[in-house]
Amino acid sequence: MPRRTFFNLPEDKRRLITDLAIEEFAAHTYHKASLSRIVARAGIAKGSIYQYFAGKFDLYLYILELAARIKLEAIDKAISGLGPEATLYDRLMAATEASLKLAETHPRLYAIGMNLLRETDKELVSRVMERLEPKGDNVFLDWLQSAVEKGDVDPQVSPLAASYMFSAVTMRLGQDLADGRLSLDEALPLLRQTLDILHRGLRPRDEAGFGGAGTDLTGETDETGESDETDRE
Amino acid sequence: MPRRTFFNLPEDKRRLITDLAIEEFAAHTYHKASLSRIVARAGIAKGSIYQYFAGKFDLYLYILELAARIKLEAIDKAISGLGPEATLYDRLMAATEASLKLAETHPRLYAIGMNLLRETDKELVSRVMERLEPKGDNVFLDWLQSAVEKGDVDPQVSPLAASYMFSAVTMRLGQDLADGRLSLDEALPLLRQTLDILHRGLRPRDEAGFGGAGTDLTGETDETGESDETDRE
DNA sequence: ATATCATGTGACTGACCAGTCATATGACTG
DNA sequence: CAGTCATATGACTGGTCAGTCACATGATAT
Repeated sequence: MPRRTFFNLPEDKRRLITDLAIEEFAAHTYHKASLSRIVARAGIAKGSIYQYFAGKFDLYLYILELAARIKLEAIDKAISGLGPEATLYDRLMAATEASLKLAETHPRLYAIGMNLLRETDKELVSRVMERLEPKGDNVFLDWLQSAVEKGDVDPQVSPLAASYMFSAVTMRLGQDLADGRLSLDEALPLLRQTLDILHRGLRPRDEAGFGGAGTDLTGETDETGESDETDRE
Repeated sequence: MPRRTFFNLPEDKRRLITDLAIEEFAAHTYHKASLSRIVARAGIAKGSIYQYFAGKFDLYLYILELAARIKLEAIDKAISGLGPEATLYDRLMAATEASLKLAETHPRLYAIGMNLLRETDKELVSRVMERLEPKGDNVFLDWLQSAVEKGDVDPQVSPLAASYMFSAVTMRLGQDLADGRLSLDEALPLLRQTLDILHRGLRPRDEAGFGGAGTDLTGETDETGESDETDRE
C-alpha cells in the first residue's frame, strides 16, 4: 500500500513514477529490479521513493495489483459477454484470448505477471500471494466439472489432467508472447487448435466419429473462447 | 571450458568445487548465483576459482554441460530400449518419463536446467545456446509427422499445435517437479493422462467412437501406450 | 642453489544495491 | 512572526558482487 504522500502527488509525477516502476518490474524480476534506477530515471531523490512507499516490496505489490486488476477486468469482460449457452470451449477461448491479448495491449503489465511466474524466491512469491487477492483458483476445473455433468465431456477422462494441460498451454503461450517468441497472430491459432484437440480428446466416446468438429479446427468462427486461470498473476 | 589447472586438481577438490557450483546454480539463476559464495563454501581463495575457470560464465557453461549430458543420456537410453513397433505415445511416454525421473535422481542438475528456462537475460540465454550443442529441436514434431503418414494421427490436426501442447505440459511438469509443487508420483499419472487425452484428440475420425480405449485412461496397465485398439486404419 | 613454472592467495577495486537520516524547503496556522 | 507539518533531499551505512593483481609457496629442472 503506497503512503498517503504518494496520492497527494501531482498527477504527472505520480504517473511518471508509476510508469517507470512498471517498466522496471517488467524488465527485471524482483531482486534484479532497482529502486535506484527508478529514482534516477524519475529525477527524484533516493529518499523520496521512501516517502511514497514503505520499501521495494510495497512498490512491487502496488504495481502487481495494477497488473492484476487490468487482467481480471479483461477476462471478466470477455466472459460476461457470453450467454449461458456458451460451451466449455467457448468460455475457455474467450477468457484465454482476452488474457493473451493483453500481451499486446499492455505489454509491460503483462510482462510483470510473467516475471512473477519466473520468480525463484519462494518466500517472496508466497508473501505476494498472501496479499494479492485474486486467486484465479481453478475456474477451469469448475467449468470442466459442470461440462462433465452435462455430458459434454467424457467422465472417464481425468479432469485434473485436462485442466493441467490447458493451463500449461496458456502459461506457455503467455510466456512466449511476453518474450516475443510468438506474436498474437501465431498464438491465437495455437490456442484454437489446442482447444480443438482438447475438445476431441475429452469428448465422450459415443459422440465421436463424426466429422463435424474437424472443421472448426481452423478456429475461425468466434473467439469466444476462454482461458483459465493460470496465466494470470 | 575450464582451464587446464582445473583438471590437474586432485579428484576430491575438483569434485567439491563442482558439487558446490552445481548447488549454487541449482538454487539461483545465473545473475543471482555467487562465485563468492562458492569459494567461501569450498574454503578456497577467491582468486583460485579464476585459476580454474575464465569467469562466472565459463563455470556456468561447464555445469550446464554436465546437466545436459546427463539428461540426454537418460533420454537416449529410454528411447533406445524401444522397438520399431513402438507407437508415438510409447516414445513420448518413455522419453518424457525418463526426463522427469531425473528430477528425483538428480534434483540439482535438473533444477539447473529449469533455471535456464526461467532466465530473463536474453543475451545470456543466447550466449548459452550458441555454445551448448544439444538442440533438442523438436524430435516430437518428427515423430508426429511420421505418425500422420502411418495414419495413426488425423492429418487434419495441426501437428504444430499438438507438439506445442505436449511440450508445454512436459515443461510445466518439469517446473512443478523441480519446485516441489508436484512429486513424481503425481507427475507421471498426469503425463499418462495427458498422453491419453492427446491420443484421443489426435486420432483419425474414422476410428473414433469405440469404447475400448476409455479403460486405459487410468493409465494403469502398461505404458506401452496406447495403440491399444486400432490405431491404424 | 638458482631459476622456472604451476598454483594458491586475499586484499583490493569499482560497481552496484536497499534503506536511513539529518537537514532542508515551503506552506499554512496562530 | 514563530511554530508546525508535509514533503524533498542526497550523503551515508553496510552489504553484496565479479574480477584483478602483486605476492606467496612449493616442486622440478639446471
